Amino acid sequence: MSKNQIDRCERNVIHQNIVDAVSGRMPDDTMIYNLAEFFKAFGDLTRIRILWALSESEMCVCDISALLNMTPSSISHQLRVLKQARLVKFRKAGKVVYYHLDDIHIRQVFDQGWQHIKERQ
Amino acid sequence: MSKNQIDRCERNVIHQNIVDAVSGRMPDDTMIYNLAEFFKAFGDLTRIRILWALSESEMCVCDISALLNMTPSSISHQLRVLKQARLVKFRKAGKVVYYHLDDIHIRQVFDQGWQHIKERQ
DNA sequence: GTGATATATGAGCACTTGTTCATATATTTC
DNA sequence: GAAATATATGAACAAGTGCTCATATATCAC
Repeated sequence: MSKNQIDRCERNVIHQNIVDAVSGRMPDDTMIYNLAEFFKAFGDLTRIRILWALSESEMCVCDISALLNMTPSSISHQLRVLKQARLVKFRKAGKVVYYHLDDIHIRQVFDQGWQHIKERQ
Repeated sequence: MSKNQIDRCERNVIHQNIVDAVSGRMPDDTMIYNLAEFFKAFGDLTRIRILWALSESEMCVCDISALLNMTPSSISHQLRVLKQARLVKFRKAGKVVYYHLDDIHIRQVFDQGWQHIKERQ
């Protein structure tokens, strides 16, 4: 027919019981939002490289910049994202700022993804 | 001075030994790329909701559409992304297509992130 | 076959994101 | 104090992303 766009499926094809059951257990928006933000922080080439590097060793912005062959500015921008997502922490020593992974969970999530990728080669 | 933009830090502040050591163990670009793509698939509100729903029960596009109160079209688009990232699989039954999580890793990554979020409330 | 319906897909558009460049801040050295 | 240097940050811009709408495909019922 295509006269008007169909926004919902008709009643008879929806498994109402399933929808209701799942709906009842749906976490609140804040939780979902935080979880998406958390994973989003992992979802970038540069940030994955940074996280991988930090999983090997604590490093300063300079080190990372040299390692990835990118400007300190872009690294700093990305470290800001990682800081906000609480994936990394830092300590200052004079002019130099050293970054390291925030906690064990980060490494676990990282390793889990890693393993998943490796298995499907 | 600020005459010209500084692209690299000076030699003396780089911890050359660390950079070299980490650089030697750096995974190849394809691996890094795949890992970033993998996490990217988790990094969206709608997709997290879909993944959460599928972690509770196998569901068809209609069900998900009704559950999230979004058009079947947008759900279908997102399921495509999740399919490509191999986070979900599907089975067809007549007109209806049922989606479910691809494998155990997905659930583990998901749960790990989830636990991380919950702990920092 | 036709009509209805579940899902998929391409184009378009608003919004987001990552990098670059210029500049600012902080710390050390003189 | 001034100069040098490590890092941070804001603006600008190109590239990417998610939704909407229109339309296509597939399956079922007749």
